[in-house]
Amino acid sequence: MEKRAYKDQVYGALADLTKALANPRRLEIVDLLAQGEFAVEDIARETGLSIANTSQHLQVLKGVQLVSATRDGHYLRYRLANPDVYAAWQLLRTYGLNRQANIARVVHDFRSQREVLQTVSIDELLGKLNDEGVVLLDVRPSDEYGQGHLPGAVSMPIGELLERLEELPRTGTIIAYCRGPFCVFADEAVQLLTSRGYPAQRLEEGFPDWKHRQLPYELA
Amino acid sequence: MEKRAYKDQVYGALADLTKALANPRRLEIVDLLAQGEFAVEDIARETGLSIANTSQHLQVLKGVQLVSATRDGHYLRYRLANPDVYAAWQLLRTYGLNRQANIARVVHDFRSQREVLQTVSIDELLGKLNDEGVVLLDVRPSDEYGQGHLPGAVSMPIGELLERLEELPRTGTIIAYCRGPFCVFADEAVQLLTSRGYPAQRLEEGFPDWKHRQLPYELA
DNA sequence: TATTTATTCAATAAGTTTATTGATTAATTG
DNA sequence: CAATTAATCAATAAACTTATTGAATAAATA
Repeated sequence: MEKRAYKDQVYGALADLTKALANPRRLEIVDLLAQGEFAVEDIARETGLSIANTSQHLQVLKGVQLVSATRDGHYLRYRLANPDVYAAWQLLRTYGLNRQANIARVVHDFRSQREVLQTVSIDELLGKLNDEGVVLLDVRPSDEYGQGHLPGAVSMPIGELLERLEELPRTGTIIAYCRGPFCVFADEAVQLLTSRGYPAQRLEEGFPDWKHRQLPYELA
Repeated sequence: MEKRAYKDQVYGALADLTKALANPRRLEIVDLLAQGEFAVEDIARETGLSIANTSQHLQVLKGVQLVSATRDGHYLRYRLANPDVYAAWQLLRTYGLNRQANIARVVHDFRSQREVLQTVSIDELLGKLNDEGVVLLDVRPSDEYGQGHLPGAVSMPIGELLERLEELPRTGTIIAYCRGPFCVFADEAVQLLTSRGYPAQRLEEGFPDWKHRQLPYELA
């Protein structure tokens, strides 16, 4: 093979792979699939896309083997094809937050508006886990909690939080977490909790970051 | 800001960043800029693009701050904006080689055709560096050698190799390296050397990978 | 200050990507 | 085996991306 044809093939194939990720909806799908397995209609509901459009995006991701699917009754359950896909998304996300001022600002403004002023990183959390009165609150939908959650975390999906407030201690610190830095459930939880006088903070990262660091986690 | 508008902004900005990389020519440019600084016309020559087209691609990369430029006389010298850009390219490249069978096959076939049957990784090279008779041969253009090279490496740009053969020892092993796994200079060097009876192998990775691992390197 | 030179800009046509719509498929389950 | 259901396909229009061309710009040197 000629030198030029060779380079065209290699860089072309890598560009095809990159193109599969180079779309806001598909990045959102990858970020969602980091939580576990989802059927097409679940992904459509979570992202606000139509079923057909969701399917189309999933075909693109499947075409370069970034996701895979297996049938489960009437449903096709999609998932990330391997842990490196998550590592790539995490690198992209971190690069954006650290190096692109506009992204960091959008996130900061959104949280300020909800009076989410402080966040806790996984590193900081590890130092606090054995402290008295630290409560871990998982505010994701309950099936995502079922597919893996932080050790000892209480499941309280954001929609149930208001009516279940009395289950939470009035002293100590509540640390709410959800899917990742761009997930808003934890921000909403912190806003609700602090406005009622519960001391609360959000975890900067999400459950997939905990899992990816090989920290122990609980199932079901 | 509304939840949906927020997600559109965040994932949109990250998709814009990814889109800047999602093109074969721009990936090739990033791979080249990993060697050091280049003027627009150098990049155009190396990639075979027109000057205007090269400039256009560089504007796209500059627009998301993946590259930066400074003036030097009549020339504008472009470079990668920061080491994380190289880390991202390296991750993409490694993912492609490890997970996309088609990419690995194209590289393998190209090398087989040139009878480049064995390669040495940086890890393997580190164990051999103190052995008798190991010669490191840098077959990149001499200005790239000048911008950084492996300790003790001899500079012999691929075009000069044939006429300078007698400078090389007939015994021991010659390890040729260049820009990275997709750079063909080292493959061509190994083909030429082995066909003349010099025992030669190529380094799988390139100089930027050595540098990125914080291993010591020489300048000028 | 005029000339040279490297780079960018602007306009364009061809090709690609996207969301939408409605029809179709494939598999499960009653 | 018929009905149901989840997911995909196919066609389309609108919006983007790309390489090409030739003109314009901005900075450096004579």
